[in-house]
Amino acid sequence: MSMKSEQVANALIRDVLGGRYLPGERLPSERDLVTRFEANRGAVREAMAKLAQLGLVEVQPGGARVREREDASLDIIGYLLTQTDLPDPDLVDQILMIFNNMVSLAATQVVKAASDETINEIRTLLKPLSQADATINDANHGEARFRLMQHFMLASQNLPLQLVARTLFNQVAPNMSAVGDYVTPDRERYAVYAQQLDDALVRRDILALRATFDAFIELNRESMTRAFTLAQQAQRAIA
Amino acid sequence: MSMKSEQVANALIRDVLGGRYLPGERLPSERDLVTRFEANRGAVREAMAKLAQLGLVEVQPGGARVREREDASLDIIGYLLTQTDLPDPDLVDQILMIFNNMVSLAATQVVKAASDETINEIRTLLKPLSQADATINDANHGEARFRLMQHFMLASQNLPLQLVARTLFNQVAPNMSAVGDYVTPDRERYAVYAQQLDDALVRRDILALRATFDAFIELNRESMTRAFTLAQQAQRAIA
DNA sequence: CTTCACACATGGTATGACCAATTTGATCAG
DNA sequence: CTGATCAAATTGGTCATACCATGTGTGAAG
Repeated sequence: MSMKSEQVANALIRDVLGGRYLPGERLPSERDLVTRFEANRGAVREAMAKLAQLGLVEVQPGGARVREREDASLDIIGYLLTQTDLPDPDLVDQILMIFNNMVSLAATQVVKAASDETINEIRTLLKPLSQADATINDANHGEARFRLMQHFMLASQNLPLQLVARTLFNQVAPNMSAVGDYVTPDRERYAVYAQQLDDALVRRDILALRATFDAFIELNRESMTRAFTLAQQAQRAIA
Repeated sequence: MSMKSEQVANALIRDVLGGRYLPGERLPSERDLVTRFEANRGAVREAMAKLAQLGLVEVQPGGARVREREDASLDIIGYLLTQTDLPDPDLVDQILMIFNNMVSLAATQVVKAASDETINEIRTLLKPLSQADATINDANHGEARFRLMQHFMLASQNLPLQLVARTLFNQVAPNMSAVGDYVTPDRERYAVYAQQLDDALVRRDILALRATFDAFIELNRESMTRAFTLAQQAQRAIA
């Protein structure tokens, strides 16, 4: 059971994102929304405040207006993903591309500035990924990749980078449960890249590092594309 | 004159970010804050809602607790920059690094997918930057660079990318007025890179594009470092 | 010292009212 | 008929008060 203001906010966000109220248009008055949602005005106001902070509406004495999509905050992505049964594959692809790029950027900074000790910590995390044989199951493989990325982010000592990555992750993660089950990592290719990555770390070779990450990113995209196809098939099987 | 809830929110954000209330600690009750800020509880509640959405506090029946800095939303960056008289140069550097990387990523996607027409539009925007002579003043040069980046972002057709970049920009831009005046672009080097960029666009050469952008980024960083030094000197001259 | 129940504090919600700014629409001058 | 003008209605911003459900902390009982 969530708060009333949350329910109102989510409903309004869904309306705005769904095009029920178009940019430039005026939203119903707070008093009208009170009757529509059977809530008190305080709750409605808190909901409107949330929409305002998401950059979806601009609220002034006289009325609230819907703003352009481009003015919105990054936090609307999570809501965009929940608009449909299954998240939009293209949108997920775009988000993951940015996310992976953030990790790559973090890794670059790590290679540039981190201590040998930090490098060695990361190499330790890299070890379980360098083995092509299925000594660990898919879930553990995913977890190992996650820990690796997380360590890069932390070691980068770059707060904005961490915030961007974490925000993106938090937007996507809760909405990927229907797809995540179908992700099957290609261990052999991951192992190859893991070894390349390890080599790049040892030599502190930025170009090699980025090239490896580019390959990593492409591999992740392929995995995700496969998973989406399977998830969509499963979805259709139900219907 | 801003809203009361905004004033309260800003004061509380400053307190939390300033360490007056540490992570894990409990905030004063809403009723206590009412007396402290001489505001209504509704206003205080809206302020608390803002802090909650910024990820700074977690508010539950029983009390509100300060969360870890890592759990915060990307939107706190703007507040971090206003904590001191002059924005933290390292923080600005980190943000700009991400921002420039976003533009680079957008450009990569443009080269991969955009139509010849779009490419030509961008080349048009690039022209004024390829001339080393001072046919345009510093302000116009900056504006031309801005339009160029913006066009890359739009042409990328990547909403998350646009949102991240825009969010970062909106956080930094309002806080850079004290520094921006001291930015003096190195036209000659910009002209060289602009020509390289044009060449990469024509040939749709991703590697060359990224290499050029890396050089661009480095040049921007140098400009910003110079500007910060000058701004700090000016600051000291006043004091 | 631990456990548990109870009083208290806190956040969530509700109602009603007033003010200032904006919007709206009728009115009036051209 | 068009436009400017001005007053009334609407709307968001704020305030005061009250009640409820839940979490907290304290003190009593074991």
